[in-house]
Amino acid sequence: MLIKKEKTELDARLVLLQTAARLFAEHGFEAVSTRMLAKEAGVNMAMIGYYFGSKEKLFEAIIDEYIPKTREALLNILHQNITSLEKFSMAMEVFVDKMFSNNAFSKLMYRELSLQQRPAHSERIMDAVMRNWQIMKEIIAEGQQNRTFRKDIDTVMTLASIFGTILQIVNTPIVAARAMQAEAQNDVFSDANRLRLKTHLKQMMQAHLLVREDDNDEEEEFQVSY
Amino acid sequence: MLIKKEKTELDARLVLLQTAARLFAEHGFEAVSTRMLAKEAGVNMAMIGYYFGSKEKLFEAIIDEYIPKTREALLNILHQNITSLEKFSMAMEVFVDKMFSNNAFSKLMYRELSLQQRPAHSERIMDAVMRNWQIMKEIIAEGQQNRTFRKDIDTVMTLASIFGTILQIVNTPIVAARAMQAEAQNDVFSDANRLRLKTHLKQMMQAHLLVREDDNDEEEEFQVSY
DNA sequence: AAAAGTTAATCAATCGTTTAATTAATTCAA
DNA sequence: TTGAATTAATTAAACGATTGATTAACTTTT
Repeated sequence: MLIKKEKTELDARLVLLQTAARLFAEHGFEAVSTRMLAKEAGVNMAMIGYYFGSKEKLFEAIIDEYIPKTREALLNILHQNITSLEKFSMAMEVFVDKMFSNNAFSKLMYRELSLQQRPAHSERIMDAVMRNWQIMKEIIAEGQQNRTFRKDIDTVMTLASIFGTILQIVNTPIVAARAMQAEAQNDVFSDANRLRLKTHLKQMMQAHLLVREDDNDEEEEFQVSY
Repeated sequence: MLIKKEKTELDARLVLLQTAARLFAEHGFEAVSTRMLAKEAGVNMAMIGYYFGSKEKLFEAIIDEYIPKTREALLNILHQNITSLEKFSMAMEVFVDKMFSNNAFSKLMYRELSLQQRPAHSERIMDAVMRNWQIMKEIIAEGQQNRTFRKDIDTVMTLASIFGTILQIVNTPIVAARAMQAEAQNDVFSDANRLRLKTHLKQMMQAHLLVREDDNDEEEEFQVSY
């Protein structure tokens, strides 16, 4: 009876949601059959239809449930009384933390965004992604008005670098692991590597963004250096 | 009879290979059925088994056929009599060009590398990727011995930034498009944006890699700046 | 007694692959 | 060079397995 009670408490809906999130992240949406999912979750296959309507709707529910709620954390940073560089660094840390902690889900999200097979999914994910980009844009704009950030940088490409760097680690950890000669692939998501990624991003972005003493103050759009 | 001759010349094997590459890139491996593929290619479904053995083996054939042969171009750069920064910049340009030109295939490759569902595919792709990383590592090491590149940078993370930036554009062009307020998604792969990405990478990496005049010459491993 | 939750069984559809039959191309002795 | 024999290429049809979804009966909860 204890067993029954436990199973009732974390009801079928929730265990389906969690199991599906894990399996979709591991194997991809198409590769996970409703039977495999139900078996793994320990519930009947029909519960997917009962609680979510369909496999696709279940995916949408996962997105809505698991999509990182970073907006508040970022807005909080945005309104603190610190330098633009500090805001920028703290925001990058937030992204690294969120995407490391939910690395399986991040994989899932960006795979979906890359494929763009299911518009209902892509739109949900795009909304979340663009919100993050927008906030970073604002921090950069603020730093440029401060005259602490250079004005001849490409904002969009700079953001592509930040998120691209994190995603390179999160989406294909095996590549980073091989490059670091790490023995196990899980080691990539260790605290040490999390710090390592943060440190790199801050160091690189500081060099990239900050106005140098020897810079002239002209407002050039692009400055090719080769 | 002319029609027949044409069809014979570009034989079933080749048209299958090309069509599969396109469809896999567009919709993902699992989403493309052998029937859909055969219909699109204009050949009989059984030809997949006849020429390749299976759908999976067809994918392997695509990888072997389309995987960018960048090694010679990179080794050529490596042995030129130019500065390390110039080598690094030229190498980055090679990667941008290859991945932009074959952007659909790049998507396909990294999706496979992210999923890691089919080991035979992952290994083939990993080999190609690690060769590129290795060459970049060597250029960085050379620049560090030159005392033109900083020694307190994280080489692996730096490479993650370079490839991550390019992949962020290539794999999810819709994000970059939205951020740039580009109307069509295909515009992301325009020549203008290719140049824009190259310029950004060179500018950012120059700031990140080059030894500054005001730097002391100590050989610290990490220098946290926050 | 009514509603909510759960089950096993079954639905039609589609999957990747294989078969056996047919056509086209090639080979080779006459 | 011709024509039969051999091989290669291609076809339509069917294979068993699996897919996502749904049914109707059953159990539990309210």
